Amino acid sequence: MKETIIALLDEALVTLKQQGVLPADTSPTIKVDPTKDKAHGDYATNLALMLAKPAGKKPRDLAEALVAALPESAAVSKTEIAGPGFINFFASTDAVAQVVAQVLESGDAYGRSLAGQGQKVQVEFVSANPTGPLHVGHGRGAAIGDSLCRLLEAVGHDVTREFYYNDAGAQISNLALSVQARVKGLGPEDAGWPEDGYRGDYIQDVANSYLAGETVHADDRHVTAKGDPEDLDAIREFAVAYLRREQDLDLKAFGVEFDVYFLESSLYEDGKVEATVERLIDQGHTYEEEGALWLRTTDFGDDKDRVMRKKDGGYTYFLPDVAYHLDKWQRGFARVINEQGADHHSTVTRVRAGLQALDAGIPQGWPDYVLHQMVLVTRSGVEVKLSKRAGSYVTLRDLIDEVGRDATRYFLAARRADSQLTFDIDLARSQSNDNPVYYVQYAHARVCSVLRRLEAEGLSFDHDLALANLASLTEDQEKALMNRLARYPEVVAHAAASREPQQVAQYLQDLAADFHTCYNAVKVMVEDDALRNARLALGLATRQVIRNGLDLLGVGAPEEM
RNA sequence: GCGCCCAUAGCUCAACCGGAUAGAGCAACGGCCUUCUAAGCCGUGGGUUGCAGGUUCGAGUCCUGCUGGGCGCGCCA
Repeated sequence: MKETIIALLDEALVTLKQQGVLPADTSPTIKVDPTKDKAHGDYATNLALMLAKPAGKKPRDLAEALVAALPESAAVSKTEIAGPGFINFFASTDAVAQVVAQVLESGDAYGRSLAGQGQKVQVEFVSANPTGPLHVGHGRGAAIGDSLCRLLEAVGHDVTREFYYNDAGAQISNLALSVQARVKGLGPEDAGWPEDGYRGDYIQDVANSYLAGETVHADDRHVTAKGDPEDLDAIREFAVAYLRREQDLDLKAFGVEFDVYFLESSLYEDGKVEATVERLIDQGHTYEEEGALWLRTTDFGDDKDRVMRKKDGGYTYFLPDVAYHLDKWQRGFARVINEQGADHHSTVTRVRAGLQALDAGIPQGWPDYVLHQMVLVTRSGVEVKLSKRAGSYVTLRDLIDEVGRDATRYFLAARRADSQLTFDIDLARSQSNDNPVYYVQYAHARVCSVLRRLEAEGLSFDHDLALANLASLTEDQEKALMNRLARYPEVVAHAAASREPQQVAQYLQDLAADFHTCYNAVKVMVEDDALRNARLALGLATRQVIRNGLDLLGVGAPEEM
């Protein structure tokens, strides 16, 4: 419909140019938007306002000229000029209703496109270190990151989901020491407990499992415990595998799976860290000072230079980060999106600067970042403090168990990434209508319920009869619902382009509202076969779009509540 | 002090490359179940879009400066 109007306006422009009303060199991007107020028709364009200045005419006069030049079309029943010079289009009932046929024909594919042309995109997200269970912040990253991947796939990209973690640094040593202390029967209050050791109960679980000689399988590794309290290397290896398995299980329960697990240690093993250092030195952007090797990142927009190699000879995390991203580039990802917590935003400039210093042909501003702000968790109105090192924090698993997977994913993905999020456990737990995910799911379940009713009455949906009678969907509420359905592909495209899965959630709430309104106003199970089937078709189309949209969020579409 | 992000109804949040009278949900108030699931619908009240300027036909949206909040500013990750 929208495309039809744009095409009509395009023809009108050509005509006006031929008539000399418009300069021949004007080629504006024609913007047609759905209206907010149905008194303004179904679609509106601000074209006359945009062109008023170059044409040297009053907007309303130009609008009249444009309308006069519009070709006839069966899709448009009426046009109006309104306000300062908007042109409003009233779609014909037939044209609006065609979306129902389109949705039913496309099914799961409705809203999807091939616009991405199979371009490879890598999305790195979660990337938690294996030092403990995933917390709510990781959950937000998982929900946003995975939805983003689903969106990118929906618009035709070849997406790789990647999880990067440090399996060898100081934090991991601390983990190993903590587990070893538990293995030896020590607690955080005892003398000999490692300084800054991980105090959480899960450390005891790891220790017990280690002592029992258990075998753990994570997606990317497979380790049997030695059970020897003195073998720190064995403890470390086991603890990492144990916690990776834990995280994998949490993510699986959350509906998130990765294609690639990338180990920081592999960068060292493969000589990629060393090669990166050498390359940076060769490019002349480094210097030594106070026994450390620095990279002059200030040449590339950073506010201070960064240490790459410490005076003790070890590398800072910065260097493997650069080596890792060089590796991504070399793997052929012209587009990479890193989803991470905003508390790490300082790495953005730094990593990009490091990549520029390599002079490897990597574009400035590569890779992209989506940063999510902190998640505050409250229980009984009191903030639950997130502290990984202290070991007391709300885990993702807690939320999935208490709140349910669907509501948790919806809550965490339904808000803009760059606004802070308060996750009220009590509110999210309550199975009340406070929870928007139920509102959307209920709309889906209601359609299913009508179908059950249909069957109970010994009737069935007649597809051909329905499509032949779509023109009988003339109620205002039906028209509003159909207009909403028609917008879905655009919503998907826009959400993917702006990397904001939250737009899909917003759309679904609007769609569900339109449906509920329609449901209350218009009875589906009427005597008239033609009308009943047409309305059933509208319900089925709505159900399809809700299902498609929820799938982009990784949320299920139940058939009954 | 410097950098990044945010500020919209009492609360939680929307607002599609700047568009018409800023929208939903919750909370408040009033209606709607002998009729497809009332986890729903309809209606009422509720706003100087933090403040002050600027850009233009038009600003919640863009620019500048403030105020308030979050995060970051390690030879930690």
